Amino acid sequence: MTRIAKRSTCPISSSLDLLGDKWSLLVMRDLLFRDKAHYREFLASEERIATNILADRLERLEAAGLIEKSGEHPRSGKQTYVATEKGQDLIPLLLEMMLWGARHMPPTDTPPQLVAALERDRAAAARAIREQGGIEAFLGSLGG
Amino acid sequence: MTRIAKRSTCPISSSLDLLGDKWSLLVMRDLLFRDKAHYREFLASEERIATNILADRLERLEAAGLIEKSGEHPRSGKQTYVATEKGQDLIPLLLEMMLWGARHMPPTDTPPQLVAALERDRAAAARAIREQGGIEAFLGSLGG
DNA sequence: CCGGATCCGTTTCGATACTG
DNA sequence: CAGTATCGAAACGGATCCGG
Repeated sequence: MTRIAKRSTCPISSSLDLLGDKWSLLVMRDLLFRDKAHYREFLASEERIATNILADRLERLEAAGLIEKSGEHPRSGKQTYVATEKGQDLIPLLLEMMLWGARHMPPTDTPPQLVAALERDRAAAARAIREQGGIEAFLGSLGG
Repeated sequence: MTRIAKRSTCPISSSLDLLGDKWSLLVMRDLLFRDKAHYREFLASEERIATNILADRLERLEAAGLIEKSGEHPRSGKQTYVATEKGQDLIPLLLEMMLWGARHMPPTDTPPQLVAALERDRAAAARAIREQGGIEAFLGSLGG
Protein backbone atom coordinates (compact mmCIF):
# COMPACT_ATOMS: atom_id res chain seq x y z
CA MET A 1 0.00 0.00 0.00
CA THR A 2 2.97 2.30 0.19
CA ARG A 3 2.48 3.83 -3.21
CA ILE A 4 4.82 6.20 -4.87
CA ALA A 5 2.16 8.40 -6.35
CA LYS A 6 0.67 10.17 -3.41
CA ARG A 7 -0.01 13.34 -5.35
CA SER A 8 -1.31 12.90 -8.86
CA THR A 9 0.80 15.10 -11.05
CA CYS A 10 0.27 14.82 -14.73
CA PRO A 11 0.82 18.47 -15.35
CA ILE A 12 -0.28 19.97 -18.56
CA SER A 13 -0.02 23.35 -16.93
CA SER A 14 3.49 24.06 -18.15
CA SER A 15 2.33 23.44 -21.70
CA LEU A 16 -0.71 25.60 -21.16
CA ASP A 17 1.40 28.48 -19.93
CA LEU A 18 2.84 28.64 -23.41
CA LEU A 19 0.05 27.31 -25.58
CA GLY A 20 -3.03 28.12 -23.55
CA ASP A 21 -4.24 31.07 -25.54
CA LYS A 22 -6.19 31.63 -28.68
CA TRP A 23 -3.35 32.41 -31.05
CA SER A 24 -0.20 30.40 -30.38
CA LEU A 25 -1.54 27.11 -31.68
CA LEU A 26 -3.11 28.90 -34.61
CA VAL A 27 0.29 30.17 -35.68
CA MET A 28 1.74 26.70 -35.28
CA ARG A 29 -1.04 25.30 -37.43
CA ASP A 30 -0.28 27.76 -40.19
CA LEU A 31 3.35 26.83 -39.96
CA LEU A 32 2.90 23.08 -39.74
CA PHE A 33 -0.23 22.34 -41.75
CA ARG A 34 -0.54 25.08 -44.23
CA ASP A 35 2.76 25.84 -45.71
CA LYS A 36 3.13 29.32 -44.29
CA ALA A 37 6.40 30.93 -43.35
CA HIS A 38 6.08 34.69 -43.66
CA TYR A 39 4.68 37.27 -41.31
CA ARG A 40 2.34 38.40 -44.06
CA GLU A 41 0.96 34.92 -44.57
CA PHE A 42 0.08 34.50 -40.91
CA LEU A 43 -1.71 37.81 -41.02
CA ALA A 44 -3.74 36.62 -43.97
CA SER A 45 -5.34 33.71 -42.14
CA GLU A 46 -9.08 33.88 -41.81
CA GLU A 47 -8.92 34.33 -38.04
CA ARG A 48 -7.47 37.80 -38.52
CA ILE A 49 -4.75 38.08 -35.94
CA ALA A 50 -3.62 41.61 -35.17
CA THR A 51 -0.09 42.65 -36.09
CA ASN A 52 1.01 43.32 -32.55
CA ILE A 53 -0.39 40.04 -31.30
CA LEU A 54 1.30 38.14 -34.10
CA ALA A 55 4.63 39.79 -33.40
CA ASP A 56 4.26 38.95 -29.74
CA ARG A 57 3.39 35.31 -30.37
CA LEU A 58 6.20 34.83 -32.84
CA GLU A 59 8.57 36.20 -30.27
CA ARG A 60 7.25 33.95 -27.51
CA LEU A 61 7.26 30.88 -29.69
CA GLU A 62 10.81 31.60 -30.76
CA ALA A 63 11.89 32.19 -27.18
CA ALA A 64 10.34 28.86 -26.24
CA GLY A 65 12.19 27.14 -29.06
CA LEU A 66 9.19 26.10 -31.12
CA ILE A 67 10.10 28.18 -34.15
CA GLU A 68 13.17 29.82 -35.63
CA LYS A 69 13.78 32.76 -37.83
CA SER A 70 15.37 31.33 -40.88
CA GLY A 71 15.50 33.46 -43.99
CA GLU A 72 17.45 36.61 -44.25
CA HIS A 73 15.97 39.53 -46.01
CA PRO A 74 18.89 40.30 -48.30
CA ARG A 75 17.15 42.80 -50.48
CA SER A 76 13.76 41.24 -50.86
CA GLY A 77 12.62 41.99 -47.35
CA LYS A 78 11.46 38.45 -46.73
CA GLN A 79 11.74 37.01 -43.26
CA THR A 80 10.83 33.35 -42.92
CA TYR A 81 9.95 31.24 -39.92
CA VAL A 82 10.36 27.51 -39.58
CA ALA A 83 9.22 25.06 -36.94
CA THR A 84 11.89 23.39 -34.88
CA GLU A 85 11.82 19.75 -33.87
CA LYS A 86 10.04 20.79 -30.69
CA GLY A 87 7.49 22.69 -32.73
CA GLN A 88 6.95 19.83 -35.14
CA ASP A 89 6.23 17.58 -32.19
CA LEU A 90 3.00 19.52 -31.78
CA ILE A 91 1.57 17.91 -34.92
CA PRO A 92 -0.15 15.04 -33.09
CA LEU A 93 -1.69 17.46 -30.61
CA LEU A 94 -2.97 19.69 -33.40
CA LEU A 95 -4.37 16.73 -35.25
CA GLU A 96 -6.25 15.59 -32.17
CA MET A 97 -7.66 19.06 -31.86
CA MET A 98 -8.77 19.03 -35.47
CA LEU A 99 -10.36 15.65 -35.04
CA TRP A 100 -12.19 16.67 -31.93
CA GLY A 101 -13.43 19.79 -33.63
CA ALA A 102 -14.54 17.84 -36.66
CA ARG A 103 -16.56 15.54 -34.44
CA HIS A 104 -18.02 17.98 -32.02
CA MET A 105 -17.94 21.49 -33.35
CA PRO A 106 -19.93 21.38 -36.56
CA PRO A 107 -20.04 22.68 -39.12
CA THR A 108 -16.52 21.76 -40.04
CA ASP A 109 -14.51 22.38 -43.12
CA THR A 110 -12.17 19.56 -42.32
CA PRO A 111 -11.81 17.30 -45.34
CA PRO A 112 -13.52 13.95 -44.71
CA GLN A 113 -10.57 12.15 -46.25
CA LEU A 114 -8.36 13.65 -43.59
CA VAL A 115 -10.71 12.60 -40.81
CA ALA A 116 -10.78 9.12 -42.28
CA ALA A 117 -7.01 8.95 -42.55
CA LEU A 118 -6.65 10.09 -38.97
CA GLU A 119 -9.12 7.57 -37.68
CA ARG A 120 -7.38 4.85 -39.57
CA ASP A 121 -3.91 5.57 -38.25
CA ARG A 122 -3.09 8.72 -36.34
CA ALA A 123 0.63 8.11 -36.08
CA ALA A 124 1.04 7.37 -39.75
CA ALA A 125 -0.88 10.47 -40.72
CA ALA A 126 1.18 12.59 -38.36
CA ARG A 127 4.39 11.22 -39.81
CA ALA A 128 3.28 11.79 -43.39
CA ILE A 129 2.11 15.33 -42.74
CA ARG A 130 5.39 16.10 -41.06
CA GLU A 131 7.47 14.67 -43.87
CA GLN A 132 5.48 16.29 -46.60
CA GLY A 133 5.38 19.61 -44.86
CA GLY A 134 1.67 20.20 -44.73
CA ILE A 135 -1.80 18.80 -44.97
CA GLU A 136 -2.42 19.86 -48.53
CA ALA A 137 0.45 17.74 -49.78
CA PHE A 138 -0.61 14.86 -47.57
CA LEU A 139 -4.13 14.90 -48.93
CA GLY A 140 -2.80 15.04 -52.45
CA SER A 141 -0.70 11.97 -51.81
CA LEU A 142 -3.71 10.07 -50.51
CA GLY A 143 -5.00 9.66 -53.99
CA GLY A 144 -5.92 12.32 -56.36
CA MET B 1 -6.69 19.61 -61.77
CA THR B 2 -10.03 20.97 -60.68
CA ARG B 3 -9.45 20.44 -57.01
CA ILE B 4 -12.03 20.80 -54.34
CA ALA B 5 -9.72 22.33 -51.81
CA LYS B 6 -9.01 25.76 -53.10
CA ARG B 7 -8.78 27.26 -49.64
CA SER B 8 -7.07 25.16 -47.02
CA THR B 9 -9.45 24.94 -44.15
CA CYS B 10 -8.55 22.66 -41.31
CA PRO B 11 -9.96 24.91 -38.67
CA ILE B 12 -8.98 24.41 -35.11
CA SER B 13 -10.24 27.88 -34.40
CA SER B 14 -13.67 26.77 -33.30
CA SER B 15 -12.09 24.45 -30.76
CA LEU B 16 -9.75 27.19 -29.63
CA ASP B 17 -12.62 29.56 -29.04
CA LEU B 18 -13.75 27.21 -26.33
CA LEU B 19 -10.52 25.60 -25.17
CA GLY B 20 -7.95 28.23 -26.02
CA ASP B 21 -7.37 29.57 -22.57
CA LYS B 22 -5.35 28.63 -19.57
CA TRP B 23 -8.04 27.02 -17.49
CA SER B 24 -10.65 25.10 -19.49
CA LEU B 25 -8.43 22.18 -20.32
CA LEU B 26 -7.13 22.16 -16.79
CA VAL B 27 -10.64 21.64 -15.47
CA MET B 28 -11.18 18.89 -18.00
CA ARG B 29 -7.96 17.23 -16.90
CA ASP B 30 -9.10 17.24 -13.29
CA LEU B 31 -12.38 15.75 -14.35
CA LEU B 32 -11.01 13.14 -16.73
CA PHE B 33 -7.64 12.17 -15.31
CA ARG B 34 -7.81 12.87 -11.66
CA ASP B 35 -11.08 11.71 -10.33
CA LYS B 36 -12.43 15.11 -9.39
CA ALA B 37 -16.07 16.09 -9.47
CA HIS B 38 -16.70 18.85 -6.93
CA TYR B 39 -16.18 22.57 -7.14
CA ARG B 40 -13.97 22.43 -4.12
CA GLU B 41 -11.74 19.75 -5.62
CA PHE B 42 -11.07 21.81 -8.71
CA LEU B 43 -10.16 24.72 -6.49
CA ALA B 44 -7.67 22.55 -4.67
CA SER B 45 -5.53 21.83 -7.73
CA GLU B 46 -2.00 23.10 -7.55
CA GLU B 47 -2.57 25.66 -10.29
CA ARG B 48 -4.82 27.63 -7.96
CA ILE B 49 -7.71 28.72 -10.11
CA ALA B 50 -9.75 31.62 -8.75
CA THR B 51 -13.32 31.02 -7.68
CA ASN B 52 -14.92 33.30 -10.24
CA ILE B 53 -12.83 31.88 -13.06
CA LEU B 54 -13.75 28.36 -12.07
CA ALA B 55 -17.43 29.21 -11.92
CA ASP B 56 -17.18 30.84 -15.32
CA ARG B 57 -15.38 27.93 -16.91
CA LEU B 58 -17.75 25.36 -15.47
CA GLU B 59 -20.61 27.36 -16.89
CA ARG B 60 -19.02 27.64 -20.32
CA LEU B 61 -18.04 24.00 -20.43
CA GLU B 62 -21.55 23.02 -19.47
CA ALA B 63 -23.06 25.34 -22.06
CA ALA B 64 -20.79 23.77 -24.66
CA GLY B 65 -21.89 20.30 -23.62
CA LEU B 66 -18.55 19.02 -22.33
CA ILE B 67 -19.70 18.56 -18.76
CA GLU B 68 -22.94 18.14 -16.89
CA LYS B 69 -24.11 18.91 -13.43
CA SER B 70 -25.01 15.62 -11.99
CA GLY B 71 -25.49 15.39 -8.26
CA GLU B 72 -28.19 17.25 -6.45
CA HIS B 73 -27.36 19.05 -3.28
CA PRO B 74 -30.50 18.22 -1.30
CA ARG B 75 -29.10 18.92 2.10
CA SER B 76 -25.59 17.64 1.75
CA GLY B 77 -24.49 20.55 -0.35
CA LYS B 78 -22.70 18.35 -2.83
CA GLN B 79 -22.85 19.36 -6.45
CA THR B 80 -21.01 17.05 -8.79
CA TYR B 81 -19.85 17.48 -12.35
CA VAL B 82 -19.31 14.74 -14.88
CA ALA B 83 -17.83 14.75 -18.33
CA THR B 84 -20.13 14.03 -21.21
CA GLU B 85 -19.23 11.90 -24.20
CA LYS B 86 -18.05 15.05 -25.93
CA GLY B 87 -15.92 15.90 -22.95
CA GLN B 88 -14.44 12.43 -22.71
CA ASP B 89 -13.42 12.69 -26.33
CA LEU B 90 -10.85 15.23 -25.20
CA ILE B 91 -8.80 12.50 -23.56
CA PRO B 92 -6.57 11.86 -26.59
CA LEU B 93 -5.92 15.57 -26.95
CA LEU B 94 -5.01 15.91 -23.29
CA LEU B 95 -2.74 12.91 -23.49
CA GLU B 96 -0.91 14.40 -26.44
CA MET B 97 -0.46 17.57 -24.49
CA MET B 98 0.93 15.65 -21.54
CA LEU B 99 3.28 13.76 -23.77
CA TRP B 100 4.52 16.89 -25.47
CA GLY B 101 5.08 18.54 -22.13
CA ALA B 102 6.89 15.52 -20.81
CA ARG B 103 9.25 15.63 -23.77
CA HIS B 104 9.80 19.32 -24.10
CA MET B 105 8.93 21.15 -20.93
CA PRO B 106 11.12 19.62 -18.26
CA PRO B 107 11.14 19.08 -15.45
CA THR B 108 8.06 16.93 -15.60
CA ASP B 109 6.24 15.05 -12.94
CA THR B 110 4.64 12.80 -15.49
CA PRO B 111 5.14 9.17 -14.47
CA PRO B 112 7.60 7.47 -16.83
CA GLN B 113 5.35 4.43 -16.95
CA LEU B 114 2.61 6.59 -18.35
CA VAL B 115 4.89 8.08 -20.97
CA ALA B 116 5.99 4.58 -21.90
CA ALA B 117 2.43 3.32 -22.12
CA LEU B 118 1.48 6.25 -24.31
CA GLU B 119 4.39 5.77 -26.65
CA ARG B 120 3.58 2.12 -26.93
CA ASP B 121 -0.07 2.58 -27.85
CA ARG B 122 -1.83 5.90 -27.53
CA ALA B 123 -5.27 4.64 -28.46
CA ALA B 124 -5.16 1.76 -26.02
CA ALA B 125 -4.04 4.01 -23.21
CA ALA B 126 -6.76 6.50 -23.99
CA ARG B 127 -9.37 3.77 -23.96
CA ALA B 128 -8.15 2.33 -20.69
CA ILE B 129 -7.99 5.69 -18.95
CA ARG B 130 -11.49 6.45 -20.12
CA GLU B 131 -12.89 3.14 -18.96
CA GLN B 132 -11.16 3.22 -15.64
CA GLY B 133 -12.07 6.80 -15.02
CA GLY B 134 -8.64 8.27 -14.43
CA ILE B 135 -4.92 7.95 -14.75
CA GLU B 136 -4.31 6.77 -11.24
CA ALA B 137 -6.40 3.70 -11.78
CA PHE B 138 -4.84 3.10 -15.17
CA LEU B 139 -1.35 3.23 -13.74
CA GLY B 140 -2.38 0.88 -10.99
CA SER B 141 -3.63 -1.60 -13.54
CA LEU B 142 -0.36 -1.49 -15.43
CA GLY B 143 1.27 -3.59 -12.80
CA GLY B 144 1.70 -2.85 -9.22
C1' DC C 1 5.91 47.09 -49.99
C1' DC C 2 7.57 44.19 -45.60
C1' DG C 3 8.11 43.38 -40.71
C1' DG C 4 7.10 45.06 -37.08
C1' DA C 5 6.50 49.06 -32.94
C1' DT C 6 3.57 52.32 -30.67
C1' DC C 7 -0.65 54.32 -29.04
C1' DC C 8 -5.05 53.79 -27.01
C1' DG C 9 -9.93 52.48 -26.12
C1' DT C 10 -12.23 48.15 -24.90
C1' DT C 11 -12.52 43.58 -23.14
C1' DT C 12 -11.14 39.95 -20.29
C1' DC C 13 -8.68 38.09 -16.43
C1' DG C 14 -7.79 37.09 -11.82
C1' DA C 15 -7.11 37.92 -6.54
C1' DT C 16 -9.70 38.90 -2.73
C1' DA C 17 -13.70 39.88 -0.10
C1' DC C 18 -18.14 38.85 0.52
C1' DT C 19 -22.95 36.43 0.41
C1' DG C 20 -26.87 32.84 0.54
C1' DC D 1 -19.77 24.91 0.38
C1' DA D 2 -20.75 27.09 -3.99
C1' DG D 3 -20.57 30.54 -5.92
C1' DT D 4 -21.10 36.67 -6.71
C1' DA D 5 -19.29 41.41 -6.45
C1' DT D 6 -15.72 44.32 -7.00
C1' DC D 7 -11.87 46.35 -8.93
C1' DG D 8 -7.10 46.79 -10.54
C1' DA D 9 -4.10 44.53 -13.96
C1' DA D 10 -3.35 42.48 -18.09
C1' DA D 11 -4.51 41.23 -22.73
C1' DC D 12 -6.78 42.29 -26.91
C1' DG D 13 -7.37 44.49 -31.35
C1' DG D 14 -7.66 48.39 -34.60
C1' DA D 15 -5.21 52.13 -36.46
C1' DT D 16 -1.29 54.22 -37.44
C1' DC D 17 3.50 55.12 -37.76
C1' DC D 18 8.32 53.82 -38.82
C1' DG D 19 12.88 51.82 -40.48
C1' DG D 20 14.83 49.11 -44.20
